[in-house]
Amino acid sequence: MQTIKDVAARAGVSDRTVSRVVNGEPNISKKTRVRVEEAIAELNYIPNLAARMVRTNRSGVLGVITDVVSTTPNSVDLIRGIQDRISTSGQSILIANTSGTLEEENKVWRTFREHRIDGVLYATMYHRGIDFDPEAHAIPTVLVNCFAEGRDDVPAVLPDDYGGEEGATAYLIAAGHSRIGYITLNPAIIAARLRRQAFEDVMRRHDLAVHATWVTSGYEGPEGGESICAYEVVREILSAPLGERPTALLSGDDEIAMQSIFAAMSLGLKVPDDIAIVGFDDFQMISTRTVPRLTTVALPYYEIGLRAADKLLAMLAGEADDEVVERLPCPLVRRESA
Amino acid sequence: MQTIKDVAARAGVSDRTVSRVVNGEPNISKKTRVRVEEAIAELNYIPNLAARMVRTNRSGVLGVITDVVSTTPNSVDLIRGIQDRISTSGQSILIANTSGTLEEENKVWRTFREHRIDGVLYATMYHRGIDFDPEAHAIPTVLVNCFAEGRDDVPAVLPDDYGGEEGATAYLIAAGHSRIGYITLNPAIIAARLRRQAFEDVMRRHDLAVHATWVTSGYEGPEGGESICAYEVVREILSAPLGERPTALLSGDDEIAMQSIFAAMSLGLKVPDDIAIVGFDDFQMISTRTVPRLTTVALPYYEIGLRAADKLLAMLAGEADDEVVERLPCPLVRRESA
DNA sequence: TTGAAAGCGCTAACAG
DNA sequence: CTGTTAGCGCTTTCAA
Repeated sequence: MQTIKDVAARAGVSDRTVSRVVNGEPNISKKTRVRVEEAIAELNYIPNLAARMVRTNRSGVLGVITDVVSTTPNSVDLIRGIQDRISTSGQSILIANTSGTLEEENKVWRTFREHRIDGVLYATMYHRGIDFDPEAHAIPTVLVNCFAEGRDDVPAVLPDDYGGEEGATAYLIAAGHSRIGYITLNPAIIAARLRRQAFEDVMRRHDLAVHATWVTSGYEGPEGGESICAYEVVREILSAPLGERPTALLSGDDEIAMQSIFAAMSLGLKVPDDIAIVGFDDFQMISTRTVPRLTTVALPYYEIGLRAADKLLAMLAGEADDEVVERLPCPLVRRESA
Repeated sequence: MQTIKDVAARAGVSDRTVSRVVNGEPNISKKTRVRVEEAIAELNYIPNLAARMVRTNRSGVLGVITDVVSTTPNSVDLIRGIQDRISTSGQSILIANTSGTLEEENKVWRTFREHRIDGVLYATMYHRGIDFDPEAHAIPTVLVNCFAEGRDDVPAVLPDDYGGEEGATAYLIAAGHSRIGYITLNPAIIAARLRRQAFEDVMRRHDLAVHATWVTSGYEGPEGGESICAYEVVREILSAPLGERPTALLSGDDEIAMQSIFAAMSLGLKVPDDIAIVGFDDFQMISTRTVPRLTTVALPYYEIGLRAADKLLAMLAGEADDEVVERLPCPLVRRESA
């Protein structure tokens, strides 16, 4: 592999001059610059970042920590958003996965420090609170899709689950529905509580009754080990005669919405005519594949990734950010199920 | 940040001795080792990998190149498999995404060379052939989920789509089905051709007729921009009276299988009693959420990632691998739809 | 505008 | 078993 000295020799200048050209420093005569650039091209010289870093003590690498990536497919959009922003800034990203265990996570932080990572994006694969102490790691960090429990001084970018469900509920009401049910996620999940709360608040604001029997969980079992039961639950609700069942159902996620369609069909009910169904998440593999396709609230993962990377870059540049914790809107995507 | 010299001073030894301890080299007296380890702990010393690398000329970092990650959710398992193997080997991984454009890809290779990456895992998000010349980059590379078109000397790890569909077809036949239809993926996709070919070969081997009208594409439009039409297509096929329609349907993927269930239900047909349905991919977000759940062929993404990382590690260690191109089995996952 | 000398933190090579 | 010397490829510092 060619070094800066090889280039210097070839161009007939000192290595310091080559360094200047490579780093785009000013005060180089055009003639010299061109000669050096030619030499670089001829030798196919590629700078050794590690050597540079030993001197500058900045790595130009950002770290991304993820927990159990595998469970939610759209988490990939988070990464993509991060990558798209980082790569245009000329940095690279080192990705590490903790599998959710503390031991793994500590190993990851250590690796990051060994690499003298400039900053960290800590992403969880579903919206949740974490136990996080920024002092413990001494690396600028932005939380992505999660927040530091019990403190509001840790930068974070989150989806606005509450606002998303507000919009969905208002949409159904505007469409003339007043008898609306809600199939929740596992209530242990924070998104479940936010979404459900938004539904109830909007209903109340419109003086609409929330029927206790129409609000129930679509999952059973403990957090992490839950199994879906939306199909059975929805069949139960929809088995009531016309005047005694809801005309619309909000779902904690798209999977519940999908099972709701199955349940409705199994009872001979038409979606959306007999029962309107709204999902949440907009996992397109589901939402665009059901028949009818899902009207659902989109989780803006890509934008969250972008914004989080922006925030980290701003921190590293020493720019103060006005909002420490940002919530990004979850827009309603209208399709045919409601 | 503390350096090796700080530790040496603290422990009252030379920096070289500290280096020996840090790297676990032999020939150190227990007493010295303990003293150094104490100093390391007290100073919270973390080795500077970049400095080490300048000396050793090995980065300990592997690069992962992905194309359009976002489209298939299970691609994440690929990454997870890679990570799980790499991290236990003490290396780190640098991930870069090309967004599918050649320009981006060239930038990525350059970044990798700047980092003096030891080896590369080149992963595509669906099984396909790529134009790849290993000489062009001069970094040991293993292809993941793809293969170098027109050459068999480039290491690669792939799913055995053909074998998977053979298994699924044989399973249906063993269950007593003889009238089997097949809804294909976009035929431009290599997996589509392999899977369909396996189906036809097994049928022929069993002297079973393949009805032309029962074999059709579940997607329309060009590769990359296709839209699903499985619902309509399957309704058409299943509209025929009992004796003139298939009793089982193989699907190019789980999304087609899901739409097939919707189609069957819409005609008042029961799955699997009236029509058995088999998917492909085992995207669990779909396959475990439909009612009934999908019997489907699993794409072993996690194992592919693991194996590919193994292969790369072996290459870097100078061990020859017997098989250059490996195909991993796609097992049938039995659930309730067939 | 350019170059020489020094040194970043670490390890290779060798000596003791 | 341990230390010394040199040097990896680059940038900083300072002088020309």
